[in-house]
Amino acid sequence: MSVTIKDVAKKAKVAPSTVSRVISDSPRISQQTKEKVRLAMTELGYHPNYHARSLVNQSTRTLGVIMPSSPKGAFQNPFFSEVLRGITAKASVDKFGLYLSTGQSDDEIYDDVQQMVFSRRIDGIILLYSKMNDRIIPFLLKEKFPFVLVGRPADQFHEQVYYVNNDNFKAAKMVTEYLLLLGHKRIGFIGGELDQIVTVDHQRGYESALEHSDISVNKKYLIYNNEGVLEDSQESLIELMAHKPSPTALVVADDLMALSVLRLLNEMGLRVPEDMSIVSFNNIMLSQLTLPPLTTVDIHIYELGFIGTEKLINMINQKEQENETIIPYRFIKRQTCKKQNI
Amino acid sequence: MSVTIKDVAKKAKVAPSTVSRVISDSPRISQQTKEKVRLAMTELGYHPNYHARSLVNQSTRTLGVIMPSSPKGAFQNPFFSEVLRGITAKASVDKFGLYLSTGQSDDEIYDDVQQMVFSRRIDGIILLYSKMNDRIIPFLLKEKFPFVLVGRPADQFHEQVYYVNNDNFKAAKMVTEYLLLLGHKRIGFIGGELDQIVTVDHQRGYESALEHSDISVNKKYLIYNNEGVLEDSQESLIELMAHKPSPTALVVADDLMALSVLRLLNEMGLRVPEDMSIVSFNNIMLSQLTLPPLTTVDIHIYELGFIGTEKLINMINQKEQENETIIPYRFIKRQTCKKQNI
DNA sequence: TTGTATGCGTTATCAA
DNA sequence: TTGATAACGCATACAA
Repeated sequence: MSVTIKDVAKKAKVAPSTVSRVISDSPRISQQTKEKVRLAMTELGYHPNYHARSLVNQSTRTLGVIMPSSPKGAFQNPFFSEVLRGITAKASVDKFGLYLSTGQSDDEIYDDVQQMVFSRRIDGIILLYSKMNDRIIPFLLKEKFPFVLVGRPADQFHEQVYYVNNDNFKAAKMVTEYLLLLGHKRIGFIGGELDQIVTVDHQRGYESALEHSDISVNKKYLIYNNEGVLEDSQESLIELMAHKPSPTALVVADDLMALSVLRLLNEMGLRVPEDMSIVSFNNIMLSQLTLPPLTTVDIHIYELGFIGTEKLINMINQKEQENETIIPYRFIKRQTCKKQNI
Repeated sequence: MSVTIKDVAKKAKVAPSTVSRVISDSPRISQQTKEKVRLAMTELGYHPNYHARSLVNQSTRTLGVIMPSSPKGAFQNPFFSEVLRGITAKASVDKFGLYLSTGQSDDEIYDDVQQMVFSRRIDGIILLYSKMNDRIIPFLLKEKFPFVLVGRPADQFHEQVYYVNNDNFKAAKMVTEYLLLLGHKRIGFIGGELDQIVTVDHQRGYESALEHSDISVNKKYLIYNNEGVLEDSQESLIELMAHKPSPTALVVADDLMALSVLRLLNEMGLRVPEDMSIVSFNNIMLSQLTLPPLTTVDIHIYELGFIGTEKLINMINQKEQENETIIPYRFIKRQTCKKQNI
């Protein structure tokens, strides 16, 4: 069908192996024949066949990207577009291709992963989420397949998996301390999904800060956002606010959730930051567009993706490296926090 | 290295070709040997090699997805996450894989496309944007490579390319007429990038509505959002508003831009919708979270992706179909428009 | 410096 | 119903 290495060989009057060597620019081929072969290649419009190459090389130069299941709405979060931007950028400079998981449920995603590794379609995997009790990480570990996690693995895998993460514990502790410093005593916590590691870290940071200030953690002030990003959190927030005395400040796991909170508080007739202070996480583009603009923690999502990909490529190339990389965060003070009068 | 069809054959004491037939569940193999072979497969942990298959089948069962260049920020728009969700969903049910472009500039993206088609890595392409004077569509057409466009092709390719789109002309005309009906006479237009087809359609719809009401188009009321989604549009908007008499209503190409507009108007001390009415497009999740929630046009982004993928798969399977599919839009009235007193 | 031959893991054609 | 064998397009060990 399409033009192969043999056609080029014939045209250039050399052996196929010679053509192959010209393609890889082997030094053991004379300049003369190189030019001759290259001429034949362009004249015939030759392009190497990817599958034939991968088959013989046992390497694909493509990376698998595993997204969380999309119906839950997680994918709607700009977080993922932004990591993907970082991944894409690094993959591009190192000439790696990207293969995307398409599974719609946890089971399907697990199947995707199995398919990818068993069919030898990809050289490594970049995992965009980490949940408790997930089967993917144990599987990858068992298969000794190169992969990098964006996020932190559960404790039992701590030593074995390579990952990029923020210090979410410290970040959450810091923002809580900030609210404490502003004079807030009743601080609520709105976390992400309960089975995600990042939620655990956030909560521990939050609790740690309170304990250091000798404020006991009020369970009524803790809520989680279990399904998607919107509906559920609204209900929980109403419950939270109904509990008197209600908090004067909120630590919110995600800018998008913060936006949702902003909207609900507005409906309740509460003003931010006058009646309620809010700190959230991520610093997605949108967080500077809200009214008022969000005080948030920039976790450098793009870097998370970029560095994660770099780590993965290093693994594939058998380069020695630390198994953990912590991306620093940065506190972005905007207009959702205010000193609380005691 | 890994277990192949030959290993299975040996273990089951049959020929490799028999194993192959068992894999494809050929009817000409006895139930007995099928079971024998399948047993051997699971015992050895056999999994077919993707590249070997693709090589001999001349088919890859994977689709290439071409994103716009990301540095421009276009990728940050939830629009793309949402089409991707639709694409992913359809690809998943039909067991197609997804291969992502990684190019960071128009040139790199063009190279990506060339690579993908020449290296025979994918069976078809789904193009997520359409610009004037882009080289990609002519290239794909020349190569007779199956592809589907999300959006509308430039007029000269109208007959030849398969695409899914909204009737953006009609939608823009409709929202403008709506503003007219509310009594607005001075209506501004904030479009997307000038070289995108959708921007042209929006603007033509907007102008058509004005002309039908015998209102002449004021060039000073027209601005475009050329770089990314934020900074640039803010400046242009300031210019627009500085021009007296300033508009009382705005047609904005995109919810994200509308959010940006909302923020700027707020800084200027103008209230929405009391001092300014706004209609935008897309109905991304966020548009119901803004203050006030956006009156917008739901263009059914997810369907755009889903149906686009369906069309592409049909093409690959040589199924007859219309070359154009128009996804209906729906006007979502929320709280950014108000009757204008004359 | 170049050519010959073989293998990568499948599928498919042709015999048996 | 099954087996032997030739492709698919390329890379490389070994010869020359």
